[in-house]
Amino acid sequence: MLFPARTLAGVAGTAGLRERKKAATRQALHEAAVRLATRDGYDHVTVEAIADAATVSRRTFSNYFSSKEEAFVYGDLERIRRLLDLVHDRPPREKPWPALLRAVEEFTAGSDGLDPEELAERRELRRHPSLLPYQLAVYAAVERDLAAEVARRMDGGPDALLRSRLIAATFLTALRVATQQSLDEPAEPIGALIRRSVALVAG
Amino acid sequence: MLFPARTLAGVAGTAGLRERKKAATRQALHEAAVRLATRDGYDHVTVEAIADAATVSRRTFSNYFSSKEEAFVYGDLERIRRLLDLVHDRPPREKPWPALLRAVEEFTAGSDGLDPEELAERRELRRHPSLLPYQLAVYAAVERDLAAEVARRMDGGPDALLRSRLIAATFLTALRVATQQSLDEPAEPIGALIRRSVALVAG
DNA sequence: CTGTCGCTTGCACAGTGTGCAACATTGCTC
DNA sequence: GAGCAATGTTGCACACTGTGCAAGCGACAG
Repeated sequence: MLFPARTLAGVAGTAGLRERKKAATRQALHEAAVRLATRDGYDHVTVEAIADAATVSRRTFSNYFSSKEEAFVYGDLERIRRLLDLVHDRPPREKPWPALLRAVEEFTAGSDGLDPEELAERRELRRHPSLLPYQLAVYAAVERDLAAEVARRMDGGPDALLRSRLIAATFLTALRVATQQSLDEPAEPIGALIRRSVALVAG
Repeated sequence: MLFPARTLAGVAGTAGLRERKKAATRQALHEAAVRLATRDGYDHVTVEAIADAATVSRRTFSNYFSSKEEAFVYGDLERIRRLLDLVHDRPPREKPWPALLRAVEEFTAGSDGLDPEELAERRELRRHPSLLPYQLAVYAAVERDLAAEVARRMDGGPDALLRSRLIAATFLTALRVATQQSLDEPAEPIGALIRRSVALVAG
């Protein structure tokens, strides 16, 4: 599996020392990867170096991520999952687009002034073409879950399945385009850009 | 570059023996890859085997595709590029969505009854998660070009850049979702599904 | 304390992608 | 056509990746 579904244990805040330790290691590996990339340049980072920086063996790295690229985009995956949680927490009878719009507002509310340092890092990484496919895979990984959530908020009707998938996919596409756009125009704060982008595609 | 822009020479039907030979080799490699995958299973296909089947060295394979995965999805890339050509050939003053809808109609008109054999092949390949990121990259590869085409058909206005990108991305997303959907419900002809899907997102 | 379970590690191995230099082919000029 | 420059192909070497396997180690329940 490219991006395994998050386990129940992972969802709960506290969930046994074992699970928390694994989460910490995963996070450490991800951060080490990003750190090394900003220091030495993405192309020069090897799995061995990442594992070393996280004081773990090369073999263990592979137990956590099935490829180097996955380790890099893990942060994005977590971000999107947080957004998904927000959608999930909207009132259950709220219609799809309102729920999505509100969730995005909540999501972007706090993080409007993101750490400029972290932003620079992400910018640097997104430039690298070999990472692009995996960036996209992150969105795809949550698309089915989001579609299910959307379907739950729809009144059946014809093409319900297709429509729910389209809404989910379109929404995520708006997020992605806004994020990419913010690379070209660093002037506008990314939160506003995302809200505007999603509003434009909301049916 | 992940998917290099098609050269001018590649566009023209005839363009020197050199270019045509290269195109033939690329196509041969792609077809060999797919053929071997359907015969031996995707996981058991090695670059060496593909190169052999196309009577070319392993090194030469790498001159044409920067990874094994790219060779597999090359067919999809070509398909989408054909669709892009159709969009490009629409009357220049036609608005974005009408142009896209018409292009899709032309595109799906002929191929409604696709080769069932080829369909089975593609189905098999799409199942493989390690290929998913590269399937997505194919769409991303043409997204910027399509956005430019869309922008050309828009009357400026505020957010013109963002809106053109969103239209292009949304359109391609509709294509992708329809294609994926057709894997789960092989009953409906894929052409109709695509037309319906695009119609649903057309603004 | 002890056995069990799950995680980590090292090792070996097949594959991959790439720089490089030698070699072959193409297509242009005369 | 002959000669030539550009372009394409190949083999080789090399560093890196991902994975199966078996041994080791620590956490934790009984």
